[in-house]
Amino acid sequence: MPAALLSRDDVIERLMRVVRRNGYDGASLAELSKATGLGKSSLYHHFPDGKDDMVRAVLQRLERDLREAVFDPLRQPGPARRRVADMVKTLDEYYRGGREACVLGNLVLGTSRTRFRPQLRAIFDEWIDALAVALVDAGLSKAAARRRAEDAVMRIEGALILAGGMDDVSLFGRALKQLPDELLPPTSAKP
Amino acid sequence: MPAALLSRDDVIERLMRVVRRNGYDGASLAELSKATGLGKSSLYHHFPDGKDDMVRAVLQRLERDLREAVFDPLRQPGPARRRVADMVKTLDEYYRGGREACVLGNLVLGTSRTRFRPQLRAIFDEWIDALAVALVDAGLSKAAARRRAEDAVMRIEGALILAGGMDDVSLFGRALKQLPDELLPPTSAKP
DNA sequence: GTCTATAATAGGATAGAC
DNA sequence: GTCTATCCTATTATAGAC
Repeated sequence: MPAALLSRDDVIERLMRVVRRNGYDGASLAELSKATGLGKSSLYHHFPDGKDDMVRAVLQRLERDLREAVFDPLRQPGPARRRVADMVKTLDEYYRGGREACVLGNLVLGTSRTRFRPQLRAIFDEWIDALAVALVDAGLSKAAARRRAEDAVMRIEGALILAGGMDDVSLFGRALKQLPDELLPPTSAKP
Repeated sequence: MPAALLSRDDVIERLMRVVRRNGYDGASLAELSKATGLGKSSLYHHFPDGKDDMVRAVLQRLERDLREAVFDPLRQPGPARRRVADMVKTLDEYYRGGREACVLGNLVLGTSRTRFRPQLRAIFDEWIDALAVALVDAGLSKAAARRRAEDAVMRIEGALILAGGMDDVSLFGRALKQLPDELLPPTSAKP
């Protein structure tokens, strides 16, 4: 993006860190500027509509990242239990064991609740859908798989809230750990 | 609190509405003033430390409300399943079926994450503890009851996030509906 | 206990030089 | 593509009258 500094992708990643930590309302241009090393004017050059543009870019980037790291692997062939376990491991790293908040949760709360709804909905939906694919492969009906996948996303988001509020990351660790057994049917065989 | 306008309790309730909807970072003094009908100066008269004082008062009030409407009933004698069902019903009303956000979740996210931690932790902990009391009465061990009670709070907070993000309150409704069966042991007898 | 007025600062956004 | 400088508005906070 600049002539010599960060790539557009890198800039967006820095923006994401701020949004993730501070939410939409708490992310000031001053901080976004500091985090990217770009002056406010430079930010406006790349994101003419200001913070909204930046957050939209962050969500696009997040969607891409999640697709690659979480959604696509869930839809891949292979043992369903293994695929779910991989998701759990990836999420544990992504959320740093419960120490880091969720971009999505942050944007659902505060005054940004409705502002990015289409993007938020698309990401949540793809997440649920990809997880449901794995659960169908594990032997669940489409309807049951969808329900359990929704439950899983709720649990993860809620675990991040509770772990953050109680300052106890073990809550998040435990929630993640028990996810596979709660999602998958007792015994699963798979192509 | 005023000579002739709202009681302190009423003022705090109005403040709570704003915090609940907008979060800490999104709640401006202008809005808090409008919501209470008090000028900024009057707000500072009652809450000398500004927004932080107001939010602390909101959390005190919330704790009191929850104790009366949720925690105490959970600890009351009576069939455990009934006590859990009562909690579910109360929460469904309190969150307006998933349309309203959670004060606690809002304060865990954004820049207020650590600022009110002691109060947030105390409320979450009392909630979990009260629910665990009911689950012990239903026949679970103390450890299992605690774990399931934590799960319940996570689910509720997560259901609010997902329902908000997807703009689909049925997700919250379903999460609430299946709570009792997921928390209570298969068959329970109770004094 | 509330108000009007005011200050001081931070936040969002733009102009124009380089 | 980035910067400095600037602008305007919102935001937080206070002073002082009633």
